[in-house]
Amino acid sequence: MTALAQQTRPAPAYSPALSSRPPEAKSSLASLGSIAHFARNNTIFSEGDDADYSYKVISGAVRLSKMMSDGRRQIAEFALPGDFFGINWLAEHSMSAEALNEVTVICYGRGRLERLGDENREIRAELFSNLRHDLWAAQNHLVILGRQSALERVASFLVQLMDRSRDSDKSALEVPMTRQDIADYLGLTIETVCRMLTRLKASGLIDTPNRHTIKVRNAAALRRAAQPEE
Amino acid sequence: MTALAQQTRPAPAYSPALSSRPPEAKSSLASLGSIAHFARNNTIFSEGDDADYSYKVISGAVRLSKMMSDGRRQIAEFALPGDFFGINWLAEHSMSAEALNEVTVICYGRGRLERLGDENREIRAELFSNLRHDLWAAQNHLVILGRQSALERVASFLVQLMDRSRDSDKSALEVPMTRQDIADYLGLTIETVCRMLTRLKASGLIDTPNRHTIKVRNAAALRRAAQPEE
DNA sequence: CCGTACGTACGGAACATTCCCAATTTTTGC
DNA sequence: GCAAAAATTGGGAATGTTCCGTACGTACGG
Repeated sequence: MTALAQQTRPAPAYSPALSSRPPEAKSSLASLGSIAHFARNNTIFSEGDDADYSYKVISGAVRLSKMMSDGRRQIAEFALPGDFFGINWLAEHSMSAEALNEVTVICYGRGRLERLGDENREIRAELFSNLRHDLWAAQNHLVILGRQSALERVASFLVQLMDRSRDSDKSALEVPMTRQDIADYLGLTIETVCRMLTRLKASGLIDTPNRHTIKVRNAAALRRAAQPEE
Repeated sequence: MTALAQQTRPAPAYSPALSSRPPEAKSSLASLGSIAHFARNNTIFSEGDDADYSYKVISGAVRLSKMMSDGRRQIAEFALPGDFFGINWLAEHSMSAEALNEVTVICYGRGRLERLGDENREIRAELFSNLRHDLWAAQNHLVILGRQSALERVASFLVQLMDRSRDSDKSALEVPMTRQDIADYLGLTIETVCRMLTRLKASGLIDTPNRHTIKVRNAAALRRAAQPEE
């Protein structure tokens, strides 16, 4: 039993609140959607829901996960500001999306996006590129889950956060997810995640001033811990 | 050290041998490529190679894998007859592709496919759909690697083979890959794979008449072993 | 302001699964 | 038929899990 069942599923807080559209539709996805907000632990969509909307994160963070029938959970990805999610259109969403904290997203109607993709070469390329990126990320994730040790996994996770961070100071990582989320992302238990963080701290590679901040003290050594040279 | 370094890398046996093109180009990928053959353990392309071609398997099977610098290997997918591979175009291939046995493929030049995809809505949809399928498969794979036990993984693998089999008799599975390949696909060691197969055999769920054939005796129970009901 | 409750993080000890390191058997290729 | 490769089996070791208790911080109610 791995995941805590976060059954905080309030009345669907899903209120697209149509934004005013600018006069000229630019050939980028930036200005085509409507804004929505979600509170911490709210569900944006669930596995199996009709995939009527796709999303882009403006602020906050989202976890994308699959649940086994006995409650075991695997998180496939964390969507951070700037990331798209929910675009792998089969008829239904293949994963659940939940807000890790206060989240602001842009929602894009599916039919609309598909139509635009058909007409506009640039948007089409953008959609294709997003899908490709997700596949690329998933394949790297497979190596982590299949062939890395617990310490390597945690180090890899931190390196990923570091490389994705938009903050100018890449050494002070904001970690919006809980330890349980990290464990479910890395295929470990929460205890092991904590122990590996402790070990990295003891080795002087990181510091954990508080639960949602990790300070990287030695980025090079952290990368080495994630990907042994030979 | 998980993977055996299969350094059987002969002179690039890559000889596209242009096939005669039919007079009318049909709006499907079927007839747009050229035929190529590869012998067992030959490399079709390597991680980092320029992604000049994409492929479709006609006969035989191909493993798509990523290698860590210390030799650990993770197989992301096995391409069976009918499957495409090598279409996730970044500038370079993100994985290696090797023939598991005698393989016949159709190769598609990249530039050509891109051009066709731009012009032809149907081909574009086909490409998109393939990419989406790969992502879907990778996400399911994540759950197996992250959250399933060794027994569940092996059972899941067999169920996948069963569901993908084109043979009318889905109970006699052809298993073109070695035990090491299976281990590297499932994130296990070869020994563990053997033991789980032995256990499944002892439980009467399967039979292993020979190395490359597995007979499914109780498909329902096998599915249950792969995905516990509750 | 205090006490309580809850979510979360951390540490230790016992346990289990899976890995590692052989040795043995079976199959394959020449 | 023989050598080489692949698969299987066994036992000890280790990594990671499970179960336990504890500590910390925040939110809530009085």
